[in-house]
Amino acid sequence: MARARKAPEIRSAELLDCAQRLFFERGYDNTTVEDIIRAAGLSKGAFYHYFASKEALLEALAARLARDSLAELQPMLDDPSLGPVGRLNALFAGSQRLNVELAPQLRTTFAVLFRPENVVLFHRVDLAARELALPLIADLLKKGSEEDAFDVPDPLAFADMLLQIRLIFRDVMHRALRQADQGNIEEAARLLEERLRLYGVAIDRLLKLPDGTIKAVEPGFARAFLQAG
Amino acid sequence: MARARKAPEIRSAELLDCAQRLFFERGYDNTTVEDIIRAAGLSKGAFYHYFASKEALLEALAARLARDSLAELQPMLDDPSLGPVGRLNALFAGSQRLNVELAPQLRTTFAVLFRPENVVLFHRVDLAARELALPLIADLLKKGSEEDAFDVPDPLAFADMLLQIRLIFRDVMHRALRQADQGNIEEAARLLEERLRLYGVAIDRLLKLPDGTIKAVEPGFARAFLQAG
DNA sequence: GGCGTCAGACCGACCGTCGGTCTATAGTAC
DNA sequence: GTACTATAGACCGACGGTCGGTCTGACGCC
Repeated sequence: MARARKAPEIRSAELLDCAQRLFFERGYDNTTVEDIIRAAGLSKGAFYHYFASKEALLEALAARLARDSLAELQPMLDDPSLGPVGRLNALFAGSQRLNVELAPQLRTTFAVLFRPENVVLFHRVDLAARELALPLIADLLKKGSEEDAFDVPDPLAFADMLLQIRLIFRDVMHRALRQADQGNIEEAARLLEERLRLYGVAIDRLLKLPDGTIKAVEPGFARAFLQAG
Repeated sequence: MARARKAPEIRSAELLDCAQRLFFERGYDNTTVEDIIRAAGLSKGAFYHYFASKEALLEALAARLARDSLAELQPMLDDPSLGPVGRLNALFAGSQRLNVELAPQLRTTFAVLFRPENVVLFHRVDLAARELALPLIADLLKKGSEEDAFDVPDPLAFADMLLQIRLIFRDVMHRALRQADQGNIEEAARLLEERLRLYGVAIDRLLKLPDGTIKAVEPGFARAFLQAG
């Protein structure tokens, strides 16, 4: 086989790219190391030159994903023209915009990622995202509490709980996607949007804001996401 | 090898018993089918006669665990002398009592179950518990809302979120157990108990009750749990 | 004799290892 | 500047070991 040397960063990025595509198409367990190196045009030896194990590759991939997606939302957290409540709302608005933009790709990714047999993959990605997001959200809550924009007894613990609650959407989104696949987009959109709205209400209540202050969805988002592309 | 025939229910229960012990000692992935049948004194053939796969065994085990532990808490949910808030508090009190009673065994189980590499095992058990508990909690919230004991816009969705938030204790408990193992019981108990208290506050707020209404911990529980036995 | 129950040899998929090859670059001699 | 050598480290692919799962068939109870 023709040997093609490349810079290490390029190679490992290529391996991560291939792994990401395959993991999100078939899941972690259903992707073999053999599959990944075939896609990347490399050998077993090269693979284990870059990653200590298949698991280590997953960890690196999760970290990269978390870093990249958080970078997209960082601007909303830093926007000086917004107060704490405004930042939270901007965060949700930004994440909806991203979701709609990438809807076709995200839908297939989610459909795999949220399948029960892919817990390991899901959990790794969530863990990495959580580690990065937790201090940022905690800081937001702390600032907001100091400015009396809302009321939280313990910013870190409450940030932890907010991030935890969002995981109900693993199941909710999975159900919505299945329903949409069966042609029942209206029903699926209704379910997803209502649950997002209630998530907003939950946050309102946890922060002692009036119901409806935090808008986790704009009307029409779920429908746009489910049928975009 | 001497053949010993037994009633199917006995046999499958034996397999579940052995699997449970082994899974909770070493984790799911680190327990082989070989290990289980050796412990049960059975053959591969017998194992696959009772369970279609190792995964199916895990599912059955999770269902049995969920059923058993929910049965312990059922009385609190049915107690007619209590109002909705009282039932929630009784639920927490009952689960604390159980935790302290079984503390030594639960500690080692939790230590394994909550390790990151055992997500699959954890997730199965949680899923089974959740499926059984969700309708019961939703019903409790619905009743309580109808009686104006508290205020929830959507009992099912809110029950879902309450059950989701409790999963922060996978991580919190894991950290507390590690700390306690390193001799720092005081610090561990403080962390665990404070987080439980804040969980109670979170529920208060979600149900629009005054902070402190729901008592997810009695003072001293964490310490009792961490050093019992 | 037939069916439920069980034994254990066997299979194949995969992860990870290991000895070794090949190429780019640095250093050195001239 | 050129040629030659030495070193690093990117890369190869056959092989080993583990483990979930299958298959053939036997044993015992109705």
